[in-house]
Amino acid sequence: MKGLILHDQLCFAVHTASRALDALYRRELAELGLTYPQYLVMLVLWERERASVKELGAALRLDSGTLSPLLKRLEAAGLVRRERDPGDERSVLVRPTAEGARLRERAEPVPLRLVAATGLSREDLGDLRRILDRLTGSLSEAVS
Amino acid sequence: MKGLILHDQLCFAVHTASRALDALYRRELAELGLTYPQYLVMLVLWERERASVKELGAALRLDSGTLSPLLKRLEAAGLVRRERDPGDERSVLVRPTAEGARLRERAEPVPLRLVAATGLSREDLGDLRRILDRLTGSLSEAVS
DNA sequence: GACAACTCGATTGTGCGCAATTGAATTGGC
DNA sequence: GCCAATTCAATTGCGCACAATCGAGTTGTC
Repeated sequence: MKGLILHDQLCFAVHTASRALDALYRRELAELGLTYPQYLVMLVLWERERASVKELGAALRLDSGTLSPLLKRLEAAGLVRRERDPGDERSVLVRPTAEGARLRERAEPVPLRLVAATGLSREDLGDLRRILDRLTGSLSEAVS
Repeated sequence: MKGLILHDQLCFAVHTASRALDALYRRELAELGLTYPQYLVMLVLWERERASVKELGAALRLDSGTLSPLLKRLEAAGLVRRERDPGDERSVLVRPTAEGARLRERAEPVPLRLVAATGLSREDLGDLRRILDRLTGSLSEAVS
């Protein structure tokens, strides 16, 4: 009789926290015209200047079924350009446009506002990150 | 230059952990014919025997746009029955069918297998739950 | 009793997430 | 050089999540 109580389950706590985070990001990112996953893609591109779809998928742990339409929306919004890799025609390279690069400045303050909204201390945030990273590692192993 | 590095961001760790958990639940629940959100609904019904759509939404923090089609799929699978509340015709009551109730036994061992797969100690699991609950609380407050 | 405000659920539209399949391009073995 | 296996992106189909809207039903006020 122990296992099946909703609020005892860790999974529910993680799931709910994740959706609550998404909701707050959605609000913060709305004025930038980005959804949260689109913001994650832009984060990678701001770091690297260019990345293939496969590299984006590896960084974000997303597959092409999610990334392809998402990247098309970013391209339609004028934030990103997609082109075949001349060296390997199977590969598609994604780069930020000038407008996409400019967006970075406006995105800069977002994480600070989010951290403030968590209401957690620096120690708790560190603990959380550390435990979550181990959790994700163990789970990925368990799935495969 | 500090805020915008992907792997420094807590949100990404939460998001990724949540999806990794989902993936493992998906595997465990596949033989029961349930998705993870459907499993959450059944958890509530196994606890309460009946609940209105509004009560389910409050328990799981989901709105009717998510619950309505989900409940219809559960009804189509023969696990749940939906009927108007005779006392208040606006309300819809959801109950498990006999088959839905029987499913509980097969769902019982799932959480134990999941906890094992996390690879975390009892202490870490407790810390994680405690911090996540505070996080979700602060975030819900911040959104409203 | 009539009317306005509210509650509740369903519906619609958009986007994310994943499994499975397809097809083009590349690589490796022979 | 040829063929099989592999890699990579795109597509399709399904389900979840949420915002916005709608309509039926209920409640409160006068």
